[in-house]
Amino acid sequence: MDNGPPTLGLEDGTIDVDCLLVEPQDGHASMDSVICFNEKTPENAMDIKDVSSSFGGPNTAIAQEGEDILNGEVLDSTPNEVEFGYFRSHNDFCSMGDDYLLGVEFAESITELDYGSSEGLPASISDSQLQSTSAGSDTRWKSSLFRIKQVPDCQKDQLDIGSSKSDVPSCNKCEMLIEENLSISPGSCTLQNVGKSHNSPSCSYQDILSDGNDGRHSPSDEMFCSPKTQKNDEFEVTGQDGETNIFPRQEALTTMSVQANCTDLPTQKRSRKPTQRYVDELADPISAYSRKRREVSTSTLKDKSLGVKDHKKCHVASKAMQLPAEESSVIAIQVPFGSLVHKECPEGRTCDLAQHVDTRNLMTKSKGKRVTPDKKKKRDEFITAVHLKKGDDCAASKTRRDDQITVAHSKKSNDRITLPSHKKRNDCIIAMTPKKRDDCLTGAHQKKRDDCIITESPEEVSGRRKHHRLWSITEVRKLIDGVSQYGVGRWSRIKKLFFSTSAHRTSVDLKDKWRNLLKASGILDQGKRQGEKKRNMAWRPLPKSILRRVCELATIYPYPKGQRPKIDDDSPDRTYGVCCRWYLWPPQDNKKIVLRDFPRARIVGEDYKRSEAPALHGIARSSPESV
DNA sequence: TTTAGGG
DNA sequence: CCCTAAA
Repeated sequence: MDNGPPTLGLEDGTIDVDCLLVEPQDGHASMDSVICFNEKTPENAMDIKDVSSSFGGPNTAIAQEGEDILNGEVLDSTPNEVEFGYFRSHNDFCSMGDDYLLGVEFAESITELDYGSSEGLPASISDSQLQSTSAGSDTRWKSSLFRIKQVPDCQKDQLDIGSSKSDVPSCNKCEMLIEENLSISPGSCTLQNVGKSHNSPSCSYQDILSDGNDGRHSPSDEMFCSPKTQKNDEFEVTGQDGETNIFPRQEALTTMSVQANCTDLPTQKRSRKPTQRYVDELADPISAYSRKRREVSTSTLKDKSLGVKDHKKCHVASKAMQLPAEESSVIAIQVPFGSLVHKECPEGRTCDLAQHVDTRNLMTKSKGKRVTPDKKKKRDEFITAVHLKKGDDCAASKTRRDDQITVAHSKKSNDRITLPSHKKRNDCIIAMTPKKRDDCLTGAHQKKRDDCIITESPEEVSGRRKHHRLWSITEVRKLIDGVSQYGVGRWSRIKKLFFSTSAHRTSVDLKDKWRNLLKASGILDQGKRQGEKKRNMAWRPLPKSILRRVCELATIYPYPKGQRPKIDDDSPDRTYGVCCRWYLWPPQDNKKIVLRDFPRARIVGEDYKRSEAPALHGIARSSPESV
């Protein structure tokens, strides 16, 4: 963790923020600037947002090492970013207020905010300071919390606000409320953000308070005394601490605005949660996961900022970005964050989890290339370990399929998500133009492919559970070309030459496909008769030209080797050309013979040797097939 | 490892 | 597509 990220460009706002961080007292004044900043440079806020998205992990770090955070050592991001983040949080808040608080007399409050700002904002600032400098015993901070505590109703409202804007309007906030918002809301937002993932958006502050209130710690002051409260405090601080935490918060806010509509505002208080756990989560790579999702969720709002993201997690983020906002958002809302991390994934595995997440995304998007047994096994393990647990049903046997993973995942998400991801998974390629896909398949890295394949459409994916990947016309053509060039049986070579970029097509696949083509062409009669053929016809959407070529090639290279292509006048392709059973090679008149004109022509004769029929070969191969 | 063939 | 036997 060094300061890597390039400077975002300091703006006045940033400076102000800086001031805020350093000088709580000035925070009051800065507040205005912050607000102004928001208005002035909304775009900046967006950018920052993105940056912030990559801060999941650091948050925890902050909680634990305030100093480091200040220095930005713990964070991947540069101090600048941190500052921005801090700034941004306020900025967000302000924007939030603008959005819906205004309706609730927020404007007034703002003006009146003097009190609030001087109290609440500074309080938050002091928090950060406190945290950063040393854990604190900052009276101000305490007082702030205490004060808040005194207004439980307001808290509730605040929570509502945090959870969703829609609710806000209903709340008659008072100055106090606003104040709380300033000082606390950010924290709760953060929590909420996390909580959202868990289904219960509203946790955070309320929880904290509840901890204190629920008996044991009636005196607010005690909250800070007891270890538990301490945690809370820390947590709160974490949330409050503008620096990294703000980002998630920001996200939460943004996301909330977007997603609030989706979930019915879980205003309900969320059951108490071990704060420590939360902290751990933040610390965990998992946070990356959640963060990723958040990013995704917010991706709709901010598309451009990817570049600013933390480089380290960039790959994850990018992948996440690729996920349809819809899906991700849903997941983000519904997937229980806590359970995800801790129940299913022991801490030791967090890293794995992160990777898994990646994998998952990867798999989700890549139509999995054929996996070797080992790979399969790996996948299974992964699934089982990470996601499957809750997906009782899905787990089991052939879990290696992507969808299953997804299913499991969904399951965790309280079964609410009906596999949106499912849809975009495999087979979606079809939606892509073959060309594009091919281009994308620059072989080697599946990842690259994944990147390319983002705009898949759900069509026909519905029923598919397997690894099936439909053969595109392009692929079929390639296969035909390959066969025409190398003949049947040399699938490996064909694969190498014609499908080198299609990692998912194995030589076996080619062979199978060829077999299918033969069947489709009626060349390979599988011992079935009329009825069967008709059926075949039904499932054969292949272009006639392709069928023709298949017939030609089948003629040239009988597929089961040593077995003559069956000539059946009833076969569908008889309409494609003259039924010429016998053709003498070489043509007497030197006329160029296009074999496809004689789909079922048999080349016979003592003098015929395949090696001697280059012309034929060439014809077959270069025949201008227009599909 | 590839091919062939059955499931 | 998957799996497996055979080469």
